[in-house]
Amino acid sequence: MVRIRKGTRKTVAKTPDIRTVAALAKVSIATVSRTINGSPVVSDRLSKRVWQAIEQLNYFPNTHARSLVSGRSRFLGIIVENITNPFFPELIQSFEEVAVAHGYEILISSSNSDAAVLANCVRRMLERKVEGVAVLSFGAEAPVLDQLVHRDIPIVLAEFRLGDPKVSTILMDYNTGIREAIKHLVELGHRKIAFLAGPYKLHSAITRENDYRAAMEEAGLAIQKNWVIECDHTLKGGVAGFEKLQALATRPTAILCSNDMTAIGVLRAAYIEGLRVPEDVSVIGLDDIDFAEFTVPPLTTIRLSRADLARAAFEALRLQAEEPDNPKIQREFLVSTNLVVRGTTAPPPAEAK
Amino acid sequence: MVRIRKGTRKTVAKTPDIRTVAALAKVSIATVSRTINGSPVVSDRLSKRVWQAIEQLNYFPNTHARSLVSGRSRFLGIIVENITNPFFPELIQSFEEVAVAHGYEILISSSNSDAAVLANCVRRMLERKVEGVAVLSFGAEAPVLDQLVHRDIPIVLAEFRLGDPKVSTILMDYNTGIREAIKHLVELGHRKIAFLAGPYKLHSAITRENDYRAAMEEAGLAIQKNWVIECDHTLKGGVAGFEKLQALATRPTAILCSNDMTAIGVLRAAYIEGLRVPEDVSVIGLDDIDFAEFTVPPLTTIRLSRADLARAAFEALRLQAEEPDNPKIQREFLVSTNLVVRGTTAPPPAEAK
DNA sequence: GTGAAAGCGCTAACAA
DNA sequence: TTGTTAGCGCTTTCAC
Repeated sequence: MVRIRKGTRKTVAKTPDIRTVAALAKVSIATVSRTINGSPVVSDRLSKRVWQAIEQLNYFPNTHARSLVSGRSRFLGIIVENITNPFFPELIQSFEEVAVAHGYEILISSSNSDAAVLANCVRRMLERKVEGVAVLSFGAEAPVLDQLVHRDIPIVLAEFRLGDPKVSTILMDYNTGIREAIKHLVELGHRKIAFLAGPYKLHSAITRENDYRAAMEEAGLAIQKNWVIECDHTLKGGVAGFEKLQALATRPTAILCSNDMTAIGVLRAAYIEGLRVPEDVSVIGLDDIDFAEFTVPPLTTIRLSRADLARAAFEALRLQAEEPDNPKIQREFLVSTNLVVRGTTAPPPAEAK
Repeated sequence: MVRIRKGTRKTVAKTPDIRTVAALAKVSIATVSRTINGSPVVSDRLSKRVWQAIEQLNYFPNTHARSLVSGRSRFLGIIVENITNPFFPELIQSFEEVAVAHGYEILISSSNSDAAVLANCVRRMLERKVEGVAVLSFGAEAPVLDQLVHRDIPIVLAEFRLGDPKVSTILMDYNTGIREAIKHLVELGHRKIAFLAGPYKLHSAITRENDYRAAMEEAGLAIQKNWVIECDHTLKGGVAGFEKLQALATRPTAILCSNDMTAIGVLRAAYIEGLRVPEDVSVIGLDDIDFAEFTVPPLTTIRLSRADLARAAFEALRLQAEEPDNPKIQREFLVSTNLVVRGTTAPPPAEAK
């Protein structure tokens, strides 16, 4: 075994490289490379010897050398809005699962919905030569992404069409879930339904609000002034949003929230105000994060599957990478939503009817 | 500008490399390399020309080539227990922040407290030539880590001394926080205090339980049989643990939980059983995840700072990497805990006194 | 089917 | 101070 001096009093086995394996197996390094990469031309006899040597040395290829010569890093980037929002870890987990199964490593970044931070993420990913980027931050700034488009790196965006035909998009069918939610509330007897929106810099926030407005109109319900409030998809934002609603002359009897974090903030704020959910006010979230089932009371919410979203994102990237010149590959994906009724919705209080 | 044909109807600028820059700046590639790496020997005149060329070409170095020749990948690995537990994203965020500030990229993996999964994570990190690994999964299997130790890769472990003098350890001073918690409950009048433990395969679970037992003894309180139940640090586990406690002949009036997720599960289970928190039963968590402040009622919990933990982990890795031959560098770090009193603790119900 | 050899883009040792 | 050059570990022609 090749050994090198390390310090003065210790010898350490040098990390084996392809030459070490070739020497032990008594073949050329080309044969080792072919064997590892599953080239069909290698004879069984040599292949066996090579694998044996690999095992014996506990060898694995140097991915940097590999990437350098092949031009393929086997890295995929995923940019989320904020890893601290439970929606995203769940999304990342699903994405990682499928990516790793296909031999990719993933680079994770949070954009915090900030263009400068996003630019930095993209830059770092470019440096690491990612083979594709899933921008699941729901509020990407197009200019920065040009860097990627310009370098012909596969991209998939959530909820936003970049215009470039080579960029894939995943659309969320919020409409279905939101209509179900409004219908559910109407059937319970609600007519005063407010909406706590997400930050308007996010495409998702705007889409969700539009779908709420459409669903209200469809149900023949008026939206009072100040019943739609911009929040920020955080717990704190939900608290603040609820307080603004409480300050209104005409209070809503039900609140639809742009995401679960907002809804959980509302639950907390209602508790502090001494209001009971759902007896005094009904609350509905959107996302159905794992936590939603465990709030007090458990949250009625519109489910958006992280696993579906993650799978679509990976598939979009894989298609672009594998068939770069096929103009007919699927470029748009749709992820569905549906209402999950739990404990935060009930008929409005009698005096409000 | 160098251009290559791409497809049939489009020409694309080839990604600029160090040679492109050298040619444009009319210097050698060595000078470009020196300039980028901040070598002090380059003259201002040439340095200026080089930076100008770099800017003009929007060039950045190929990290794979760099890693290959320098042997430094500028990758750090971080292995957490489960990214889906909010404690960990908060930890990752802090770790990433400081790592990126120092020019490192991070590779994130969840071990799910499973030795085989952990082995796979370590393997993937080894392939990417990480320069250090923070194993913050609180339940690492020593045999797998030998792979890292053997290759002289800096390691830092949470809550576990590997025995190898080159492996750093971060210890958590749960003792302080847990004693505060027990003292707080005793002062409120509680004497029957149960403990919902974490999974025993985690070192943290065992340490926390031991500290609970010590604190109880110190307070002169007896621990009844079946008052210590192994859960799994999840919401579901907390629900199950609470139900087991309710089935007991002598029920505790207060429950200390091994982590916040368990405590939140207890809150949910109590709600379902029709018990009020804190009037009927007091609950204390451990971690102080962001959510803890927003439960209903807000959770009294023992705070363990993710930022402190992340900083200690990075610092341990940096010290090992930068001074590999200095036997006197700090190898042990201590992260403190303290009680945060919120709304889930109150005096026990009268009939239980 | 197998091997020799030419790089991939970069850093660092050595020359000048 | 600057340039020339030899690899880093691997994949991939191109001969045989």
